[in-house]
Amino acid sequence: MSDQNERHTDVDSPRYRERVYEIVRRIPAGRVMTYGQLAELLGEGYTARTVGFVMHAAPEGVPWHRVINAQGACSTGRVVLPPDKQQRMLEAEGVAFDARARCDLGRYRWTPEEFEDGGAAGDEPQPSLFND
DNA sequence: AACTTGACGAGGG
DNA sequence: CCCCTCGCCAAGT
Repeated sequence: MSDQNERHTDVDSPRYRERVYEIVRRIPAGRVMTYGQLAELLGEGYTARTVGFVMHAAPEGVPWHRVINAQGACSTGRVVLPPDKQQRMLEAEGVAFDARARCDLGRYRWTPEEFEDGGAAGDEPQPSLFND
């Protein structure tokens, strides 16, 4: 065959993006995921940087606002979007943000069940969504 | 082809 | 706990 370089790293390929959107689309309201985690789940040449770039081109129907950085904050202040736009949308879904625009990832971080091995996650054993 | 910027992450002070 | 620096990968110029 002519090509031997079938790279999944083709961010230019819709297939590459769709895989990211597919997971993001499954994120329930009131939950968030980090770029790094998405990259970790997808593996194959997916990195936080690339995922972020793909998310930049997220079409409607994809809750891109539920994807934040590992700091639990939104990085949208670097783009044309309003600085607190994403935070506002998450707050509307029940996500509480700190005065520094940061939320508790250990509480809101969500993982697809097909990636949940043996139940429970490896970072927080019992996410108490009750008030403190 | 090389340099710079960018929806990031982890580590160090 | 907060701020700064380095590293990564890809796109744009």
